[in-house]
Amino acid sequence: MQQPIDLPSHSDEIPSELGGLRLTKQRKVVYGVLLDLRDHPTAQDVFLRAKERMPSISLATVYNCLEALVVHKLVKQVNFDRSPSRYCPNLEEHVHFQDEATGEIHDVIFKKGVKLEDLLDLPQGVEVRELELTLKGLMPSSNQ
Amino acid sequence: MQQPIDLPSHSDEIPSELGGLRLTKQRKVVYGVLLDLRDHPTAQDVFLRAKERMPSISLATVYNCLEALVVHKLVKQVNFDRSPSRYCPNLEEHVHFQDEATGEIHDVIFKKGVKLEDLLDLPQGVEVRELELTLKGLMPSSNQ
DNA sequence: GAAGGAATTGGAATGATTCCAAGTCCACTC
DNA sequence: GAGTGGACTTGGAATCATTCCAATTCCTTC
Repeated sequence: MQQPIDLPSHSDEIPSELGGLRLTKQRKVVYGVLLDLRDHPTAQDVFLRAKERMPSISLATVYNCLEALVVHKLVKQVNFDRSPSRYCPNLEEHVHFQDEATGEIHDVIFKKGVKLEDLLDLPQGVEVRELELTLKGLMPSSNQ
Repeated sequence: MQQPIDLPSHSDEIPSELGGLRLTKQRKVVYGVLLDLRDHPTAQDVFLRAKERMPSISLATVYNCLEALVVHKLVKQVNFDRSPSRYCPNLEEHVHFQDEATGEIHDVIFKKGVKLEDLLDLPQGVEVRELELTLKGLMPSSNQ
């Protein structure tokens, strides 16, 4: 759960522009929601939390903001099967593990020095641009 | 693109039961469609191809059959982001690479001896039950 | 402070998938 | 070989996350 270097850890500190993205009031609220509680919320979850901070915000805007944040690489969109997308402000390279007992999603990082592409039998010259790895299973505490 | 051991390579050879799943006419058709052209079709694609073999088959049945095949582990459901699910009869452990130039999906296997869980910094005692890894990028031929 | 472009908004539309209730098929028994 | 029960199939309706749209509203700049 490390925060990305050079990014604010709390919404109070969000500047007015970031990564080339103009941070409007709504985008700040949405980004702040994601930073403040990093539990991989759905757009619907984000919408409800954002409304507490800005009651006038609309669901369409939340979708728009999330997309803008994803496009500008401030937030990762996380998909498990075809369930509603979840959003994650952790910018470190990581993958996601869902505890089947609780539904909670946890960030998991690669062991030091591991490069996934070394492990796969990819055709010569393939250029990997994106990678999404999701795991499901049981956490120790729920595994009894 | 290896075929799973002990499974038929062509729909002509599909038995009347497999892995505990009763293979009805419709399920045979659907499974045959997947075996005969392994291009990771969507449910819609499967439906169109199945109709050529059995014009009376319905889309609902195709969904039902695909689900039965997935539950009985004869077929893998493959998800890229939130686009329509695709279906793959390759039962070997493998992951999926989508060529961004053509949209085609290719099966990719791990290098010999690699166990993904060795590479991840998972909390002690976690039991991984499912793993989905998808890649996007460019194939050599389209990478110029 | 006026103009222009971007962002926001509510509501309608989309589209993959699921649900449902009715009909059909099939395996098994007598 | 007909009867029965349960599983399977079917068409159509429903669901629901997401996208689209057209009309404001908001900023930024001149």
